Amino acid sequence: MPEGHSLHRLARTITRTFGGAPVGASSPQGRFASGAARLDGRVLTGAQAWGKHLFVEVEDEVLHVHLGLYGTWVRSRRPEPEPWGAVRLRLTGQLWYADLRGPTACDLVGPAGREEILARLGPDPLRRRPDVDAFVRRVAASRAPVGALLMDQSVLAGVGNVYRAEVLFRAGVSPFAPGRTLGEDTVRALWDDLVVLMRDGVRRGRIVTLETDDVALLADLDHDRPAPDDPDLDGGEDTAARRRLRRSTGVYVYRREGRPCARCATPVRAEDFHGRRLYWCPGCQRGPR
DNA sequence: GAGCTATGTAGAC
DNA sequence: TCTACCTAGCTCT
Repeated sequence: MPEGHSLHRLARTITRTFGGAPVGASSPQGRFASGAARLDGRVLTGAQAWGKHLFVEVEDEVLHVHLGLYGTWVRSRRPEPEPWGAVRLRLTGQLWYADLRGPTACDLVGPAGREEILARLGPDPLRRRPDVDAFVRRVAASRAPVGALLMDQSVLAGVGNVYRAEVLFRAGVSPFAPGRTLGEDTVRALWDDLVVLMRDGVRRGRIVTLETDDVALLADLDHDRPAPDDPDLDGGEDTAARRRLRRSTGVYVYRREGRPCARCATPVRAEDFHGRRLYWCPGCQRGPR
């Protein structure tokens, strides 16, 4: 699920799985055939993420991948089956293979191309030594709503719609508040919380923003839904229904339109905002609207 | 099983 | 501003 934490996790997986050895590369779909031919049989030295962008180094080549909304990169044990669906790129190592499907970007860009992409991106809370001050200055000087600034990858790299909604809720800040009205301390606190939340996301492989105490509280408020650990639910198997419930109790406002806020029980609101769905609690998040 | 929706971006117009 | 990308999980029937 491609917000920044997923890409950092993916970079780590690719480096551990294929790093330091030659890889086979092919494009069963055909759309990356010439690029795959240039990678085939060469040594993959490592992969790195910056925001939602992934860079895979294969000797002197740099492969740039952006998963977009529904791209996936799935790793499995060999022997590899015949590809199904539209596999843009298949990497094959000694023990594993990995199929890339549906990316927005999959190109060989070279070191210079990578620098061009990085120059367009703001600091990434998951990188070492990010330029926090650049983020604070940019937000604190802007008339744009903070809900739009957090999604602008040139302001901050790696945050998507879930982290945007959740970090603003946790800070009690309205997404409609202009950046310049927040004050530097609040902007810095947003950054600090994103570092905590996104590192946790890398570790877990999913986004969880609820504080421990609020998990039970939210389950109570959602009294029309069974609790995630209800033994009567599907006989305790790890079914789709159970997985859905587990997901639904991981966040405060994202995709909880109309459901009670865990902190104040006000129904969570949602509306289309700059082309994306925006979720917030009008009771907890003070400011305009 | 069909239909809908989505954690996103680039490029055409 | 609209469309392509063409996946995958969910809801509805």
